[in-house]
Amino acid sequence: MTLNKNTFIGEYSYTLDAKSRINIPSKFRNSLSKDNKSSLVITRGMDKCVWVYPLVIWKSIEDELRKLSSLSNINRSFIRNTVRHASISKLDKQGRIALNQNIIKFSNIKKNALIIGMVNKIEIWDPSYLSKIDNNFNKIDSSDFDELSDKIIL
Amino acid sequence: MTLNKNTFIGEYSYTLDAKSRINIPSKFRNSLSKDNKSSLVITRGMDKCVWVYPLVIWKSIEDELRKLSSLSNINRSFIRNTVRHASISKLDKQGRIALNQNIIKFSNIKKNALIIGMVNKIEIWDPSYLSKIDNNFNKIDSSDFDELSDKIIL
DNA sequence: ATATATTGTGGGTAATAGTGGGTAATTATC
DNA sequence: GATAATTACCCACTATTACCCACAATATAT
Repeated sequence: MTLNKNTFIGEYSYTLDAKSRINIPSKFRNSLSKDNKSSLVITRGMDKCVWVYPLVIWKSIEDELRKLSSLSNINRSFIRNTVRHASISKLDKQGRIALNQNIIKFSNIKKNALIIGMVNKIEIWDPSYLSKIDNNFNKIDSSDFDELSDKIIL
Repeated sequence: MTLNKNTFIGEYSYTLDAKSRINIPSKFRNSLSKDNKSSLVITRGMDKCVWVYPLVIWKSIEDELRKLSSLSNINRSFIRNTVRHASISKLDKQGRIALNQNIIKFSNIKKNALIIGMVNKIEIWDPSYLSKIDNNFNKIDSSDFDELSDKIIL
């Protein structure tokens, strides 16, 4: 049995080079299905981090958006805010992607970066910022998790 | 799977030159299918911005409009307002389109402009005006968005 | 243990992209 | 029909990106 395709778990530490390139862990690269054409979609996360989707996953999001009529005010705003920070990026021969200045500024990533598998997507974090978030996480009352535990069996 | 043609995502910052020309991002140009003959249709957006369609997409919109009966008052004014400000523009050798004075005045674009991919069309904004809109957007009760995000899993 | 392949990082060079401007062709105005 | 204004079509320069190649460190195989 092999792992599901386009599935990412684990945490890796990499560096952003002078050309704003960052390596994608080889385990993640090997997980990408062929129909992604070794392309990823980079966008802003809900948190102050970068979200990276396999192309095929992103395309299913795109197809949903395509169904929304632009006559509706809310639809327009939703589409705009969902896709405006997204961009398709091809992995180079060494398996890296380039981050643009906008997303670097947004996520506050400097030299070091933490890449985290989030099952169906990948997150890239500034390590020091993430540890701050982690502290808050520990303060959350665990009752919030009880609700989730009904849905997910660990 | 190949990349979807005539699909636009991402945000780009460009300048309107002295001849009212503006560059179309190369990623958008590469996405245009050949049957567009490198022509775009420029028209007024529902918001105070410019909408740009690939020619073939615009034609399918025309076909939809054709189906609307002119017996209805609302249909007539809808058709009129959709079509009256539209014009076809060919990309020049450098990949730019020229905006006419009417649409520039309408969208209030001066020197700088923000080009945003909206999946099936392109928007061009005055940056300062868009950020005003963004602020209002953040004030909107997010319940409308929650409904949408239930349907679309990001 | 040694050889071989893979992985992460750095950097050089050619190609492309974005911007500005000149001149000819076309259209509009008088 | 002559002139002015606008548009279309080139060419040029600079910054950015894409595409290579190199190499050290790690992992895998013999």
